Amino acid sequence: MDKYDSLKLGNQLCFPLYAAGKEIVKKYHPYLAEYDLTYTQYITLMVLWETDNISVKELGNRLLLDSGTLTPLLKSMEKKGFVTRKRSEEDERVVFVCLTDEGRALRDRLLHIPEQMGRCVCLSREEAGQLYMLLGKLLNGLSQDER
Amino acid sequence: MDKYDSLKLGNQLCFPLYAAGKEIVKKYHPYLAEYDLTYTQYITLMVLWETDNISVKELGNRLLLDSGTLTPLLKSMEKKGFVTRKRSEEDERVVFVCLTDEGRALRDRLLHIPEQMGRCVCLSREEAGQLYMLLGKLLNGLSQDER
DNA sequence: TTCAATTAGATTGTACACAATTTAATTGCG
DNA sequence: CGCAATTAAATTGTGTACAATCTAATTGAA
Repeated sequence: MDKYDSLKLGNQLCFPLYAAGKEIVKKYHPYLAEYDLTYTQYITLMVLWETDNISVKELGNRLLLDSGTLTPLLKSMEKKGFVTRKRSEEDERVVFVCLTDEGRALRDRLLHIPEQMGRCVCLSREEAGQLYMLLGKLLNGLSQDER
Repeated sequence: MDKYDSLKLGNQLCFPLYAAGKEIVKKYHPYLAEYDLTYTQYITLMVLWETDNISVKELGNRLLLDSGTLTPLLKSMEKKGFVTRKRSEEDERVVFVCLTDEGRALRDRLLHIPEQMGRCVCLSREEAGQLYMLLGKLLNGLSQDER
């Protein structure tokens, strides 16, 4: 027990969070690369499958990403033919994102991925639930005191 | 309950992991920027404070980062005067990283950061412990079937 | 011993991720 | 109304992050 204990990597909660986030996203790579998708593009599709014709702003709220990340991401997905982008007519500041038929069709083709990823996660159902709950609580707390 | 439930963002364990990792690292930014440090540089210092004169390889093992990330990172930290890099004489393939006096001195100057970050995490001590344990288990499992 | 295989770092190319700034459109207060 | 403040995207610049490849050094089996 010394005065520097708080600066030891092994005593940080942040490091395993950072590392686990990175490592699990990495696990998706081989599965998603087959479909010319990245993880960020994959979760973008998830939002669109549930809510098509969504603004970039709202997409950013759901994914916790800003326009600096989303603008080039969406342009790349547009080039691949998965989405279209169209400026709103009521409010010219807003850009709506829509799925193409090909983007919609991916939903069926990617259905096997959650199952395959689930096998990489060596946690019981209860542990996974616990983890999910704690992460939600943490995320909620982090955004509470947003400046 | 429909066939696409497994592809809903809200049913993913990975998304909150990815998001929480990102968001908590973001919280460090204002504290670390004062010292011209990034989060990755900060955790690199943590390893060096505990184990000075370490190879790039071993540093990568501890931080779960590869040479593609570490090489430019260490060069930048060298330019700022926090570390030095020296090729091993016994094995010319290996590069050792050492703290400079300035890098060592940062340990005292950054001692307030873990405490300030702790206040951003709205979890009880038990919950934080639970989370830490579950993340460790998850990370351990992810690296089990490394190919 | 010798050379094929392995290893450690470095390099290249791609893709985020975000802070900070910019631009253009809209809103709302006086 | 008129214009300052706000808002949504886009842009710019910096810093990871990693797959894939490359280079040079070392190792180990025939």
